[in-house]
Order: sequence, then structure tokens, then C-alpha cells
Amino acid sequence: MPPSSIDHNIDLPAAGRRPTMAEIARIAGVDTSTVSRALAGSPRVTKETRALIDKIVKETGYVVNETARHLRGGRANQILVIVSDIAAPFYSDVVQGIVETLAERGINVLLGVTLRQPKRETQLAKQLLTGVVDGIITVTGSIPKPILNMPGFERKVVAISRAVPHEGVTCVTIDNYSAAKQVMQHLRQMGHQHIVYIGGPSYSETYRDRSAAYADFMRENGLNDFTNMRSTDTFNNDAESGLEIMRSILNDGVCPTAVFCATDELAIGAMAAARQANKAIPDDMSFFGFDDLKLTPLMSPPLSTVAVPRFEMGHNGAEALFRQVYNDAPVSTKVVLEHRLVLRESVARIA
Amino acid sequence: MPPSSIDHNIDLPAAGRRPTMAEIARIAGVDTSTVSRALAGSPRVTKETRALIDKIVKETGYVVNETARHLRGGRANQILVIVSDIAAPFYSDVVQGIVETLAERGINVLLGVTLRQPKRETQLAKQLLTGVVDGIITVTGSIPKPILNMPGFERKVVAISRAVPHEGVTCVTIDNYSAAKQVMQHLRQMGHQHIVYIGGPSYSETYRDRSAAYADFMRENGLNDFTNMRSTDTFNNDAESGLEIMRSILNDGVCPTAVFCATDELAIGAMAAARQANKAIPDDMSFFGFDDLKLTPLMSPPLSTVAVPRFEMGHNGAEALFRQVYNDAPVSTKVVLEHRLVLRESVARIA
DNA sequence: AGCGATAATGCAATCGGTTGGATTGTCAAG
DNA sequence: CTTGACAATCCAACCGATTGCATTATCGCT
Repeated sequence: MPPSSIDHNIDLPAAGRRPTMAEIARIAGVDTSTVSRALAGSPRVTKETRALIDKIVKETGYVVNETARHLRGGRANQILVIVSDIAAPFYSDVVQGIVETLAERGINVLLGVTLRQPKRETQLAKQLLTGVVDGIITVTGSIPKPILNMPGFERKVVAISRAVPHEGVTCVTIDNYSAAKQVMQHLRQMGHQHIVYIGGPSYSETYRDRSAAYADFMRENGLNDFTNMRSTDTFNNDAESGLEIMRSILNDGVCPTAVFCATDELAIGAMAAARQANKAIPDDMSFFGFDDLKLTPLMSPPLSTVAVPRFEMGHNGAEALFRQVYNDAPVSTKVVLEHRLVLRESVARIA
Repeated sequence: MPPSSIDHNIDLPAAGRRPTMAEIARIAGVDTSTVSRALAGSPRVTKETRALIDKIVKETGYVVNETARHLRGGRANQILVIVSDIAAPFYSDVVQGIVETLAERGINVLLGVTLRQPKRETQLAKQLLTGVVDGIITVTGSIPKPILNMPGFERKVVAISRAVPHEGVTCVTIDNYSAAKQVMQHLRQMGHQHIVYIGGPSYSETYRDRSAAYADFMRENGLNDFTNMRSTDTFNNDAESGLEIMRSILNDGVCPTAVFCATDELAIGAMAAARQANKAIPDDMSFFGFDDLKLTPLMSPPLSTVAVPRFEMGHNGAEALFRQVYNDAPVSTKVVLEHRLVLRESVARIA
């Protein structure tokens, strides 16, 4: 029987409640299955029925209940991004890359912030276990324990920027060791020997790689006497810590000709400390950063640094997770993106 | 009949699939309703049954399916934050405040980025209509049209930083007009008369308020001849635009003694442009910013600016939305937080 | 006219919980 | 020994969509 053509204006759903598919069906005089198929664009529905349903949908302002769809379909079309601190420019850029990429694919992004508390990370992990999200992108360098017990968790997790100590988990990074080595080579070529290093927390492979490159280079070039590494283990990894660490370096009577900072944020703070101690940059002291944050070219002086493709990292990570979760493509365990040295005016050539 | 005490190890759920509540119930020899109540802490369950269920839950690693719970309960326990660009430090700070506040309350935060495209905003709005989220926090100064048709949408939306042109919608801001007026008074007290203003897009009330304060002040103090406002209508509101605008000002032969920038980011760019034109800051040219981004005290020279409580805005907005949506507390239509002038070294006193 | 093929739609199970009300069991009081 | 009260548990509907399969309608063909 064709759908009835009774006047369907007589019984609109109660105001204040959104109409359900059942109501659309009742008004149209068809079954919910027909409405469902009509809206899904199934060829099994006549033009007329489809038109009628479309009209009613428009009139009532019906929108599908995604929660019901998810329950039935088993997919949330949502993923979770875990960062330690979205207020840090590095992470917010990565997240921007992720969000843009997934928005195009109709995937929602849940934002989880750990503030470096393992407890929070564990809580966030539950979102995957409870089915709220279909996958996780972590930018913290670790995977919460509860997840490791999920069979096949590898294809539901992607790590960005920081490698993760688990076999088979896709990881999008750069070659931190090489990059740091190149920085050191550049500083040496510019005549610097007394180079100190301000690093990030050693529990992160990223920062271990960078500091290892520094230490190796100093050793390999017979500069052991100058080797001096300070880290932010007990600090946050931000400009404030850079300031404090640089102050302590100067207080210790150490006076390098160049300072290599493991992040631009640290460099910003370190340079401020140097200025406060009346050092001219770069004439008295040179600085090299890492990340190429957007504002580094506008600093005074513009900061030489390593360009890290943050948006691309986010983009690639999101793309990888999407394929693994929604297209069951094979996992690609390691993606290494290109970095690039950006030479500006914060490094002086010395005799 | 008490729950059976048969050995429940014999039939664990199939590996790879998470167990459902039905399976827990079957293993325990009780009904799902009992399991549900046991897990919810209902007093209608005996200690013994509860203990048995807890044990099985632990052994099987059962976790509730939130999607099913949401469907039944009608609540997603998720809200959506809409920003134009999470990579901008202002927004990422606000979002950090929001996320932290809601994490404590067990509410997830979905991150929506519009890139200033109205189409994206409309798409994002659907998340509310489809029931994916229970409410929206917008930091863009506008509410997507589809939402305006929802009866009672006012209590499901909160605007942060930028007011929204809709009666009854809670809005968390500062008094931009007063703040800008105070900045102008300060500059005048420091002897400045030739002050130009670099502003944000005029479609935002926030920036209209700041520029109005500038224009009013100049008029009220007989400085009309010096009045010169440039805006970023066609630019993004970032450091790059600050650079370009300042360049164009200098190219026009305009040479103010002080520049008031509507955001710190603009100021960073503008100062870079001034430096490139060999202006000494603040001796040749003074600068005043707006926002008090974290790195402003570390700039060279440290930037005088208006401290805007970004985290608190996020916090208050999140708190307000939470109460409106989940505690049906009355909506408070306007929350005005305190700002504060932070005087550093980017403004010189002149004759 | 009868029959099969095919197109359009309806039926009912399903996803995995929650919850109001019915049911069963236990114990004490009469 | 019956009855009532109360505690513990079960039953079944429900949330709102999707989908395999059954059913009905339509049309062409002989």
C-alpha cells in the first residue's frame, strides 16, 4: 500500500520535545524503517514517499538522534585527544591539525587534558572502554594502563610527537636526535664551543633524544669540559622554567657563548633571563630554540629554531587513526615527518 | 531466591568483545536490573549479591556502555565548545579553563573549531540538535541559527568573552569599554597625545567596545586630529596582521608616540614592525596590549597590557552552563569579571 | 486470467542499559 | 498455621534508531 496522504498537519509533536523518527513515520503513515531508509538515501524508497518524508522532516525540524544510532551501529564517530595542557602553543597547534582533519570526515573530537596527572589519564582512558570514543590520539607519550588490556588496542591508539613504548602502535614524530645534532653542528660552525643545553623532562623520549644528541656531539667534538645540561624535570616545560633555569645557570657563574633550548618556550624564558643579566643577544650570548612557534620570527631578535610540523603531525596522526579505526586499514607503526632548521638572528658568529 | 553460587568461571564472554551487563547478570545468576542497581549503589541489593557482582565485574573487566546509558537517560554528559581557532593562545587558555572545570564534574568536552566559517558553525550546531551534546559554550560571539529555533535554547548556551545578541543567554565577559578607556587614560597621563589604535574585527562587540573607548577618549580629550584606527577586518587577528598593519601605518608616514593594540598578539607583530623600522621601544614609540598572555612579561621590552582572566572566564562559563543544563539552576544572563591594568616597560613617559 | 519477478513497504529483533511495578521469599506477630 | 509487612529480586517496557527478512502490491508476460 502506498503511504497515506492524510493531512499530516493535524498532529505535530508536542512543543519542547524533539520529534522522533516514530513520529515522522506516524505522520507520514509509514513505518520507521521506511523513514530510516528514506533518510539514508536507500534506493528502495519511491520518489513520492521520499518527498513526503522530506517535507515532514523539514516541517517538524526532525534531526536524527545520534545516540540511538551509535548504540545500534556500535560506533560513536568520536575520538579522544589526550594532551597534558592545551594552553601550551605546541599542543594547541597539534590539536588544531587533528580537529580540522577529522571535522572533514564527520568525526568529533573530545578534548582531554591531563595536567600531567596519571590519574587523569586513567580516567580519560575510560572513554575508550565505555564506548564514548572509537579511538585515542595521545600527545603525552604514554598510554593509560587500562587500555593496554584491550585486545587489539594498537589500532585504536595513535601517538603524536612523542613515541610510546608499545609495539605496533602508530606513532607520528620527527627525528629528534638528528635535528638536535644538526643544531649543534650549526652552532659549532658558527664558532661556538661553550654551549649549554636546557632540556625537557627526561621521562619523555623526545627530550631524551634531543639531550642525547647534545651530549654525543659535545663528546664527539672534544667539548666535554663545556658540557652542561639542565632540565625541567621538576618544572613545567614552559617559558617560566626557561627563565628560572637560565638564571640558575648565570648564578652558577657559567657563561656560555650559546644556549640550545629544547623548546622555543624555554628559549623565550632563557633569553629574558639573559637580557635581565644585561647580556646582548646574540652578541654576548646566542640562542637556539626548537619548534618554530608562530611568534618566533617576531621576537627580538628573531629566534633561530627547528621547524617542527605541528599541524601536519596532527593531520597525519588523525588521518592514521581514522584509517585504522574506520577503514580498518593496516597500522603503519612509524611516521617520521621532516624537520627543518630555520636560521634567524639569535645566533652570532664568533671567532 | 538468592543468586546462584554456581561456578561462574566456566563461561566468560568471548575474547575481543567487551562483556555486557547481560553477561555479568547471567554469570551471577541474577537479572540485569539487579546488576544495574548493584553498580549504581542502590540500597535494594544485599551485600552478598553486590559482592558477587563486583567480583565478576572485576574478573571480566566489565565497563558500562555509556551510549546505552545516554540513550535511556537522555543525557550525553557532553558539551561542545566552539572557538574560531584553538591555536590562538587566548582561546586555548579559555578552553583549558573549561575543560578542567568540567572534567571534575564528569562532563566531556567536544572541541569545535570554525576557522571563522559560518558553515562550520552551523555544522557544529547540529551536535546539540542530534543530542550528541547537552549544551554549548561559544567563544565566537555568535550562536548558529539552527539552535535559535530550539525552544529554551537559552539555558543550553553560554557565551564566553564575546557577548551574543540574544536575550537571556548567559554571557561571561569583562568590561571592555572601561578597560580600554583606562588604557587610554594611562597613556595620556604618560604624556601621549598621538596615539593610534590597532583593533580587531568590527563584527565583534568586544572589539567594537574597545575601539569605541579609544574613539570616545580621543574626542573627549580634543585629540581628534590624532585619531587613527586600523582594524583587522580583512586579516586574522594575530601577530602577522599586527605586523602588516603597523607597517602600513609607518608607510603612510604616520608616526605616533604610542600604539594601543586590541590584543597582545597584534602588539607582538606591531612591535616587530616598529623595530624593523628602527624605532626604539619604548623610547621612540610606546605600545600597550590587551589580554596579558603568559609570555608578555618575557618580551623585550615587557609589554604593558590589560590582564584578562581567561582561565576564569572558561571556568565561570563552564560552571554556569553546568548548572543550567544539569542542575536546572536559573540562568544568570551576565557575568562581568574583573580586569586589571598591568604596567610594564613598553610605555615611556614623554614630555 | 494466472503466475512469476520485482519493487516497495512493514514487521520485529537488536544495540545495552535503566526503572516502575509485580513477584517471590522471609520472618514476626497474632 | 495464617496473615501481613518488608526486603530482595525479577519482569518487561523503554530510550530511538537500523536492518534482515517477510509480506504485499504492481506489472509484465504467456
